[in-house]
This record gives sequence, structure tokens and C-alpha cells, in this order.
Amino acid sequence: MTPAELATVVHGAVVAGVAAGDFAGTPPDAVVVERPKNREHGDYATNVALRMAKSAGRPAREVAEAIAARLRQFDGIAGVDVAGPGFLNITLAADSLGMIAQAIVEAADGYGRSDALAGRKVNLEFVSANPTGPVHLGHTRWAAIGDSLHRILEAAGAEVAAEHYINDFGSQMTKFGASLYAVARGRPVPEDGYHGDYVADVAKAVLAERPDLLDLPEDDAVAVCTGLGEELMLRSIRESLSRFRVEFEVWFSERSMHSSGKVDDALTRLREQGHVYDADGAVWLRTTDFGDDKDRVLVRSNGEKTYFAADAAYYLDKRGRGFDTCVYMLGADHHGYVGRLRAIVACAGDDPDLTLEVLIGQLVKLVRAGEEVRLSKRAGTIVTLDDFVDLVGVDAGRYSLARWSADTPLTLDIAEITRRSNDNPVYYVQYAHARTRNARRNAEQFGIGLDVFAPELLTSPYEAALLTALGDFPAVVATAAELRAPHRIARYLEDLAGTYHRWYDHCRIAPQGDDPVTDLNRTRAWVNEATRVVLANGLRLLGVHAPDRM
RNA sequence: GCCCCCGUAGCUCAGCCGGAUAGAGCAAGCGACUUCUAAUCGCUAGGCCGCAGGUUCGAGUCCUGCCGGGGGCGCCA
Repeated sequence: MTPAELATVVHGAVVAGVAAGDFAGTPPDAVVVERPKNREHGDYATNVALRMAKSAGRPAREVAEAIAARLRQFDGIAGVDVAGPGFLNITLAADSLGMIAQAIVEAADGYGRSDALAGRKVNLEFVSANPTGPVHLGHTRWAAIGDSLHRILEAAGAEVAAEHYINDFGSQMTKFGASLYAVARGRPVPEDGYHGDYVADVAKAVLAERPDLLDLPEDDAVAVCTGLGEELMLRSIRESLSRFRVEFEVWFSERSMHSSGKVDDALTRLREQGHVYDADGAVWLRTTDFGDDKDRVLVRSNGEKTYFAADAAYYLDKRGRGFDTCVYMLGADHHGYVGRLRAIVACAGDDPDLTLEVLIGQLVKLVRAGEEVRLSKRAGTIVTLDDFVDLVGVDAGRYSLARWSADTPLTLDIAEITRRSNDNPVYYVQYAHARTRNARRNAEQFGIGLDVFAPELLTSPYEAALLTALGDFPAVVATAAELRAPHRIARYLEDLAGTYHRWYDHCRIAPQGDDPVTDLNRTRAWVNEATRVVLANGLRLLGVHAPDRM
């Protein structure tokens, strides 16, 4: 019996109890059963009686007793205790609990998927690195979290598109082109230009493709630098992200919205909604109507449209493409933008609380031996995604970034996250997976396959602990999706790996010495395989490899 | 001044819709390798959940105020 099935059974008992007049009250829409922290409290616990007590007008313990009496009638439930203020502690029969293993093996890759977010069309925008420089460590945190979220939301049934916005319009691009040109000419980079060794690399690449560059009039040459520089930079950004196993469905160009007239359309639309006004020669959006602390400029007095205008157009474009939830993942240094974004949404006639979600990620630092790592050959003062992957690898890098809540400012110690031992959670979880594979290979030597399944033999408390942990996975994925919190997957996997290792130490799969192969051995092979499935599915959601051997 | 995030064990952090005796890893100490790969496991020790109020059967969790730390407040993108 899975926890979801048990929840249905308990709910049924509550409804039946009310119908039969055991106690009064309104049954809740759904019942939650959870794994108690303390194993002595049974396999599962529920607080439904505590929640019912008020409407029943009776002490929670009395309600609990009445529900318990009904549950005890149920096949597959071995025991029900009323504890504390009115908790119901439920112990399942071994065969009933053991069925989880078979269900998981049969569901295979599909185990953990749900329809919790079915029908939702979610747009996930993250990284959105400017094509004027490499992907840096701040982006990298979002690359890991955003891509995992992509996978998790899909597992929860949502239709998801990951998008990378390209700021390829405006003065920053021109500055980049001018910087490239300066370097190509052997002149110093302008004060407000782009610095770092990568600028020289890109300039060299531009020269290689356009040997005539220096013969062109300066304006034309800068334009060539801007165009080619952007192309090269974008290609390198894609390569870096792809190497980090991060893929986007859509690379969305800001410039394309200007040239196609979408920005003008958006301005018209906002004007029609009555939130646009002209002042000081500029065009403004009255974002203060919606909680912003000051109004924002859409078109500057020199006629140029702002980044903000493009963002309004981008939001409208997303909505036009049918997304009902638009998620923006921003660094903490951009949180001031949230108010403006909400105002755009409100000015467009949407409810920001419904269609807009802004996730703010706190800053990341990398330290080595207690010193912050800043030395980047490529970018001068920042650590790039490529530097990071070179230092720690993709698996350790992704896992280390994804296992922390985005709300936590993060300091990663290089020595700690690359250490190949049990104090490194990445390897702890990966090793557990490798161990399941090895145990399976070993069992096969004894002729143990997945044929006989006798769950009533799974009576060890270590099996109960493992089986209930395995049963939690779908709920963990659904919660991670709902809370946009990939770190919950990682924490769950660490817990599961520990539970598996303990089980492995106490419950042999293959027989020892000359002992004969028993049905218990064969049944444990299912438990082992179910664990492998969950570890593999969980690691896949984090974009981390599940190795066969370590 | 205003806004966002954080404050939980020596350290780094989990803690979902408020629920039972607040958890994990590391670090410290002790123990288990003739192993299903010890990249593992067992045990010990470690807590005014920043402070003060409030809400209620019940608060680490929700509300208010304060203290401490980090970040942000352009006709830049």
C-alpha cells in the first residue's frame, strides 16, 4: 500500500465514521499521512482526528479512537494506536507495505511522476546571461536550480518551456563592440567598456573571421565587432550551459521584439489600458498604481526604448503564447526589479499573484582554503561557469548548487564539494546508486532475478524504514514542484541513501557463504531494485549522473 | 529612509498546510573491514530555534516590533 492509498483508506474511514454517527463534523477534503520522525510511532501517522475534533465537538482522542476502530478492520493494516493529543499511528502489514517495492519496479522511470500540476503551462526564464561576457557563478546557481526545476515541474505534470532571454539590444552591445574593436586595434579598452581576457579572445576570433576589419571605417568596424562578437559570445554561452547539461527550449532575442514591432505593440496596449503618460519628453508607465515606489520610463527623451519596455513586451509575448505561469529567476541584486515586473503584469490586466512568480536567488561565493576564489583568467574578477566546471565537475557542481535553498546565501568550499568521501553528499548518494547496481550484479551470480516476490517476508524494521522512504518519493517530487524547491529532492535522496545503506548492512540480498537462496533473498532483490529506481529518478531530476560503478 | 533574504548544535544547513521528545552532514570521541565495493555502518557528546510581545488546544513554523548579518534602491541592462 502506498501512502497515497493509505490516505484514501483513512479518509474513507473518517467519512464512514461520520455517516454512521460515530462522531459529528465535516470530513476534510483529503487526509495527509506522513512518515513519523520517530519510528516507534508506526509506519505512518496522521493528525486527521486533531483536525476533526473542533467540528466534531469532541476531544480529539475520542475521535481518534473511533477512526482507529474502523481502520483496524482493514486488510493490510496491522495496527493502529492513538497517541499524544490524538495522533493515529498506523503500522502496515509486511505484505501490504512490501507491495510498494513491486509497484516502484513496475513503474520504473515513471515512478515519481504525477499530475499534480497537470494542465499548467509554465514559462521558466533563467540565466539570461548578456551576450557580452561569459556565464558567471551567479548565473550558474540558477542554471542548476532552474534546469532541475524544469525537470521537476515536468515530472509533476506541468507543460514547461525553459527560456533564455538575450539582451542583444541597446547600449551595452555597442559598448561591447567598441571594446572588441579597441582590443583589435591594440588600443586600450574604453573606461566604461568590457574588460577581462575573454574580450581579447573574442576580438581575435572576430579578426580571424574578418581579416579586413581594420581596413573598414571605424563605425562599420565597430558594427562588425558588435555583430560577430555577439554571435561568438552567444555560441560560447550555449556551449558552457550545454556542457553543464542545461538546455533551453527557447532563446529569446530582445532585438527581435524591437524589429518585429512587438515593443511598439506592447506600448500601445499599455497605453490603451490607461497606465501610460508623457512627461519631461519621456514616456512613462504609472507603475506606482501597483505598488512600485516610482514610475518607470518606457521611452527615453532621446526616443530610445528602455530595457523595461522590452520586458513589458516580453511578458505580453509569453502570455500570448499561452503560459499561465511566468517564472522569473533573478539574482538578489535584481530584486528591486520585482515591483516593476508586478506592475507590468498588473498594467497588462493580469493578477501578479496568479501569473507571475519571481524567485530570488541569494549570492554564491566560492572559497578555497578559506579564501574567496576570484581569479578568473577569462573574466578578471569573476568566476565563470566554465571555471567552476573545470574545478569541480558537472555532477558535483550541479548537485552542490541544487541542494541548497535559493534563499540561502551560499558559500561553496572547493575542497568540500570535490572530496570523494562520505562527507560529500554527491558521492554519498551516487555511491548508494552504484551499490544497488553492484548488489544486483552480485545477486544475479546466485541466480537471483526479479521473479519471486513474497512481500510478507519483509519483516525487518530496516525494510519497513526503507519501504516507507521509497513510498514518499512521489509526494516529495510534487512538493518540490509546488514550492519550486529542487533542494528538497536532494535532501530526500541523502536521507534515502542513508536508509538504504543501513538496510544493506542488516539485510542481505545474496545469501552468505553456502546458505541456500531463499524467497527472502529474491524478494529483497526487488527492494534493492526499487531503491535503484528511486535514486536514479531523483538524480535525473537534478541532472546528476547515477553511476553503475564507482 | 524604503524594499528583499537570512539568524536553528562548534561549523554548513534541512524543517512542507502550525502538531508528538527540534533533525542531517561535517568537525570531536569510541567501535565494526576473512565485505554483497568500508566512497559504508553503529554508538557517544553537542540546542533560551536572535530577542520581546501577540494569535490558539498547540508556534522553530503565522502576525507585530526590535537587534544582528547579506543584498538592492538609474531616462543602465
